[in-house]
Amino acid sequence: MQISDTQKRFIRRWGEMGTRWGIARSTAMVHGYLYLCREAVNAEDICSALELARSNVSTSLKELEQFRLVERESKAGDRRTFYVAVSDVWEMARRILEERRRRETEGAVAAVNECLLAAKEEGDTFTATRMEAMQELLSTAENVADAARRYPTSLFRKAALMGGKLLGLIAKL
Amino acid sequence: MQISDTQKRFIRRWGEMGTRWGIARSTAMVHGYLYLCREAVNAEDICSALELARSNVSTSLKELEQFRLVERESKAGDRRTFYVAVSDVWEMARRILEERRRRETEGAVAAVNECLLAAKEEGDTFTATRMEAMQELLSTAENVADAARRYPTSLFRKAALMGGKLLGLIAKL
DNA sequence: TTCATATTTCTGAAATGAGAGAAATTAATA
DNA sequence: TATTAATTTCTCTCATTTCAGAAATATGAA
Repeated sequence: MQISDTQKRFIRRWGEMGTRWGIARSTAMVHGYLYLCREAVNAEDICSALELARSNVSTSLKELEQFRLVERESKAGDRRTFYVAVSDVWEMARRILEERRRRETEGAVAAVNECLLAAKEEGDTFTATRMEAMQELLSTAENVADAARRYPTSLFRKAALMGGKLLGLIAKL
Repeated sequence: MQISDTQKRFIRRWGEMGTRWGIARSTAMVHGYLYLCREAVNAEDICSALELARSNVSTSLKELEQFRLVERESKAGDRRTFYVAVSDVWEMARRILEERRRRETEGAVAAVNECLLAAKEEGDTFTATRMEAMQELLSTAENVADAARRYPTSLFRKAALMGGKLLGLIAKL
């Protein structure tokens, strides 16, 4: 797909943002491009539109699939793979947050627990207490994420748009 | 302050986690150390405990102050600065999320808006619609963050511990 | 103001990460 | 099965980031 200068600018901005989110610039750019495409496109198309190496695009697509931000599609009589981005921004945000949470807390509870047990063993109550608090935080984060996975995206949109009002409600519970 | 092997292990783990959160390992380690300290400690103390260069500790403390995770303290008859970490883990999480959100969406709304206006100008409706959705998402994120800043930490702990139940409640609204 | 000490900024080296191109692998068609 | 196109993995280079040590700056006491 041909892209206009405006689209190019958007994609570049999106790429910059990605780097701040711990996503490689080219990966975010590939995502930005797919987000602006009307229909599924193939890898070669992405390469020429963004002037990136084919290998780089391949790696980026794999990464985006891990985030579940793009899906593969196949066309009859064409052996190439086509890709589309999740077009609903709320679903997009949700999946990004979910994958980031996973990457960022992966194994953390276990690691802290290991230290916590050692601290208790040694009778170091102060350290144990601090570690316990940290563990409670981490495991709660995991629980919230687990629970969130069971609800539809529309709920997040609703919750986010309520914004502050929601917190006001909780305060009254 | 002298630290035990268990504390060392915890600090190292915490440092590793930091890198996944986009925080330099030594910065996260300094924070981990302060979190385990009973009282305020000075920079030199941090250096010897963690075997880091003085300059590195200085930079790390500055970074942690930006996150509002550590506070300065001064002791009578001592010209050195002493540092303490926020000890409440919920307040800690809150401040980390707030600063990350700030860094990660800083200027994003404006950047997308700029592209959006151009797309409208060019009469590219499809692109404009997609950009508009993206902008709605980003500005909602900012609004939620703004609203969150006005509520006490205890509320977040409450909300997080309610976890899934809370989402169930929203579904019924 | 001068001296001593605490702290920050600058600079360069080492480690890490991103991305291009080549090589290898996979898959479809004849 | 052989051939060719599509995709992925490997490797090397270049850019970025982290961090130590040096130099500069700031701060408090005499």
